[in-house]
Amino acid sequence: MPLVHNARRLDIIRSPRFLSSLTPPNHRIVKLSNQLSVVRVRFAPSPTGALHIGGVRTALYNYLFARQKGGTFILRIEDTDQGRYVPGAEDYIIEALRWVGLLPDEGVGFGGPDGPYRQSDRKEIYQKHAHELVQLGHAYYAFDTPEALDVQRQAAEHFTYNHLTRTALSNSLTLGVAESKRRIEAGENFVIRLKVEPGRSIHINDLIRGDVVFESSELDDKVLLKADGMPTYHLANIVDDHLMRITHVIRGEEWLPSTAHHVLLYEGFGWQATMPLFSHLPLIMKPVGNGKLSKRDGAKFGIPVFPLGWKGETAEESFGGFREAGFLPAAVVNFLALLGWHPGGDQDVFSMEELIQLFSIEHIGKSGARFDYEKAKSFNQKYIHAMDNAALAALVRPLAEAKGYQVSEAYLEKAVSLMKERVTFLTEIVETGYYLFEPVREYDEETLQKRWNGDIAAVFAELIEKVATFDLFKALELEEAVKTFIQEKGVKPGDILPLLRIALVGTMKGPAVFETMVVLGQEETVARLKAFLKR
RNA sequence: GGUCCGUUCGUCUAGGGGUUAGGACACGUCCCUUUCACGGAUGAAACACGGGUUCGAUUCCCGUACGGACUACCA
Repeated sequence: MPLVHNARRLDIIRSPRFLSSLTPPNHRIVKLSNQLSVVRVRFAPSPTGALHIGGVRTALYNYLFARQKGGTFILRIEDTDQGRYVPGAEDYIIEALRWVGLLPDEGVGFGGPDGPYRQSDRKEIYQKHAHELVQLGHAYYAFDTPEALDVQRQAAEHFTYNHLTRTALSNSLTLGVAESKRRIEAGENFVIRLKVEPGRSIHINDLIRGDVVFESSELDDKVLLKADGMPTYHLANIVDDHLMRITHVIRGEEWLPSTAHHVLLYEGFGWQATMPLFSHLPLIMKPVGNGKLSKRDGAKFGIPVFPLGWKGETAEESFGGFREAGFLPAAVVNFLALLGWHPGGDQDVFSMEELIQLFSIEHIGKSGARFDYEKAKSFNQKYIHAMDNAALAALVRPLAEAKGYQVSEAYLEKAVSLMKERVTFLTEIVETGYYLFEPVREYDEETLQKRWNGDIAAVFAELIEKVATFDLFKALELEEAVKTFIQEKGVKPGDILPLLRIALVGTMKGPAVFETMVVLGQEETVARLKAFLKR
C-alpha cells in the first residue's frame, strides 16, 4: 500500500461527485479490509476541565457522521497526563454529551467490546506496543533527562530531537543495545521515541484539506512513552484508533501538524492498510480580536463558552454554560453545526434528523469560524418560539419551581404561550415574566408620571368594577367591552390601556393586555387592579 | 524563527470561469401593533492584494500581505 498518493488522483477522490458516488463513502477502506466496512468514529477528549464548546462541535460532527453512515460513535477518555487530570471532568463530558443529545454507542460509561475506553486503564497495552515498535526498529530508548534537553534548547536556538541531533544524545542508538538494556534494568528513567527517518515526503489525504505534505526531515522524534510509563497522545491515540477499528478521525485542526507522525506510527506498526481517513476541523475563534476561543473569553465577554456550568473551588473558577443561560440543546446543536459547516443552499434551521441526513465532511469549511453569540441567541429565540406549549412548559417547570412557583400544568402552558414570542432564553420566561407567577414588584413610575391623574383615576376605579362584574372573561370580549367603556367615558384608549398594562404587569413591555388578563384570571386581575389603585 | 493550514458583506456562510454574487445574524427604514416582541417589506453591506492562464477570473495557478495552528516526557 503506497503511502504517497498521486496528487492528481487526490483531486479526483476529493471531488464531490466522486465522494458522493461512494456507498459506503469510504471506498478505500472498504477495499482495503473486509472487516472495516462499517464507519467507526470516536470523540476523544481529555478530562482536564469542562468540555469546551469547540469540543462539543467536534463530538457533534463525529456523531452526525456516524449516525448518517449507520456507524458507531465512541467516547474515549484520553487521560494519560496525570498532572492535568481534573476530578469531575469525565462526568462533565458525559453529562454535556447527554444534554446536547450526542450519546455514544460505546465508551466510558457506555460499555462496548473494545474497552477499557479510558486510556489510563490501558497502560500495559501502550507499553507493549511501544517496546514492540523498538523491536521493529521504528523507535528507540532515550535516556536524556528533561533537564538535559532544556540545556540543549538553551544552547541551540531551536533545538529539536531529530535524526540530526539524536546521534549526539543519550539513547539506544548511540549507546547500543547492551548498554541500553543495562540502564533500563538498573532502573534508569527512559522514554521511547519515534525514530523518524529523513528524506521522505509524507502525504496526508485530509478529507477537508486535500493533499497535505510533510517532509520527514523536518519532523522531530516524538516521545511515545513517557518516563512515568504513560504514553503520550501520539502513541495512545494511534494504538487505540487501531485497536478500536476507527475508520475516520474527525478532530481539531491543532492536530494537523502531528498527523505526519501519526501516519509514520501506523506505518511502523504495519497498520497502514487500516489507517483511518483524517479530517481536520477549522477552529472556533474569539468573538472579537485574534486567536481561538478560550475559556477566558467567557468571562471577558460575559457569554457562555461551555455547554454546562462548572463548579470550581472558587467563584472565579466557576462559570455558567449554555444550559444555565437558558439555551435549548437543539438550538446549540444547530448553531454549532453551522459554525464551520453548511450543506449548501439557503436553509439555516436544521433539526438533528436533518443534520444527520445532510451532514457531509466535504462541506466542512477550511477557515476558522468566529464565535458569534448573537447568532446563537437568535437560534435559541427561534427554537423557543417554534416549540409547542406543552413541551416548553415541561422545560420551564423546573425553572419555575426553583423560584418557588407552584402552578398547574394548564396555567404554565398558558403563561409560556404568552411569553415565548418575546424571550431569547428559557430563563426569561420566569424572570422577565415573573408577573405571571407572583404579584407585580414595581410599577413603571416614569410612565405613571406622564399618564396618571385624578380624572383618570376616577375612570380607572369604575373600570375595575366593570372588569370585576364582567361575565364572559375572554380576551376578545374583554377588549370590546373595555374599549366601549373607554369610549362612553369620553377618554382615549391611549389614556387607559397603558395604565391597565402597568397595573397588571408593572411594565410597558409584555404580552397583550387582554390576553394577560385572561391568563391571570378574573380574580387575580381584579386583585391587581385594586392593589394598583391603592398603591 | 521554522513547519503546516487558511482568506466571499461586521459575523456565520451559499455559489463558482460569463450571476443584478444568494441566505442568515446584527444594523437602518417602513408596515402590522395604542406596549414589548413575533411577523412582513425594504435598505446599506463582501469575492484581501499583485501577477499569470483564459475571449473572460471572485472562481484555476503562483507570489505578497494578513490571519490561524503547531513547534513539551500537554492533549
